[in-house]
Amino acid sequence: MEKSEEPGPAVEKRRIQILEATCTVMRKQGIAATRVGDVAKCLGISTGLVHYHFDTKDELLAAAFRHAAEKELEALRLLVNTDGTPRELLDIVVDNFFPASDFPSWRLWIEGWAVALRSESFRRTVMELDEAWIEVLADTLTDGVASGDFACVNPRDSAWRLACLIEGLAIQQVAHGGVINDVETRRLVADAVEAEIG
Amino acid sequence: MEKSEEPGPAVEKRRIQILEATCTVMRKQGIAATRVGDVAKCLGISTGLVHYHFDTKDELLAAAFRHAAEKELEALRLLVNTDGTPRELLDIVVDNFFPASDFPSWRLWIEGWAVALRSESFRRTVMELDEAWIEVLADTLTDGVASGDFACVNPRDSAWRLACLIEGLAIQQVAHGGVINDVETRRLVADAVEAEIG
DNA sequence: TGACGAACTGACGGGTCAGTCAGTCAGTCG
DNA sequence: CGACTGACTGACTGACCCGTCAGTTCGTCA
Repeated sequence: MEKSEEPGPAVEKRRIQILEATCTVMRKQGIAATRVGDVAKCLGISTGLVHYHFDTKDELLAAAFRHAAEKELEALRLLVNTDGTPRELLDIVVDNFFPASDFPSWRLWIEGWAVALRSESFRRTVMELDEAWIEVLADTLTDGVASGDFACVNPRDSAWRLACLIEGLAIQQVAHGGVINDVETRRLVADAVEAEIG
Repeated sequence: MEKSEEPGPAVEKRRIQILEATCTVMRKQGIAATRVGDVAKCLGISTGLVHYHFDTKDELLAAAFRHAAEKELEALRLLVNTDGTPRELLDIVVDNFFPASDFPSWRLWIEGWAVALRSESFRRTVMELDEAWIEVLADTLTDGVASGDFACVNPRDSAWRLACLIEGLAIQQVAHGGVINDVETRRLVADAVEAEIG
């Protein structure tokens, strides 16, 4: 017997509750150190109930990670869906993905990339979502080129370079604990942006 | 009683043997999934012996990671310590840290960054070694500027940007499994290098 | 009202694994 | 030779934690 039909709103609500609790625990303890028991305790429910909604721990972690990532992507898209000059929109995107902001939960992402090395479901999620936000950046640049504000030779290339630069800097700053400081990071990114948009 | 004096050459040899076996296992299974028993089996020794040389598993993993990273850094420094035009040296550095090459074991590094979020000893190691190789890149650029081959406004900034770009691309390629392909990556890096050295 | 099933509990089995410890063995020194 | 030490073994333990399952509660529908 497979799960039959649509899940019903109560079940879906509970699922999401569990997913968000899992995110909370993952952020605090790290993905690897997240126990099913911790998630249950966080909600004041039994571990059995967690397993009632999610067959395995791996499935739970992957679903929770995807849930968190999709929410953040949605928030970014909303933010960009406003009026503004290409330059303003670009600044919004870059600012929000800046290491110092913890909008994209960099700590979670760094762990996610590591888990993705061994887990197929994480790999897919990380890949899809990572590319999606690069796409947002690419669209912003492309629009700016179309309107004549930017002078990228190749907006998609520029987007990939900027995105990867920011990711790399995020690692230096988040994982290493601020060797390179916030001001320096900002300058590095700002210079790169100027160089890319000409 | 503390460990007295120098360890003696036999002990040191065994320590290194264990460290390298640990690296082997870490590369194959991942840092998180490395068991003391696996390391012991890899050498055909007892788990007790591993603990005889390393008090805790964490200590073992951190030491093994540092061992591996230091060896790779040493190899890079040797490679750069040859004669050649600044341009040739720069190409050597960039090529060797290229995602497709597995000279810096990117998979290991990606996991290392994640572990560094929670482990102080990993954090220090990752920070030191990561900065050391950026330093190699920075020195190469600085030399090129001094000789008039390169025209970086600020060689250190350029080094950080290039290093972070390469790290970010490595993640996209290694963790995601080659969405962006090797040719594209090479072009992105090459263009960035040209832009930086003017 | 009573039957039924979905949501939920909490105790438990079973497997894994880090670290311990008593004891072996080979080499060395006096 | 005999005492001693340092390297090493392998069995064991104690803790942890995932996933299961028998049983409880409660809302709903006939």
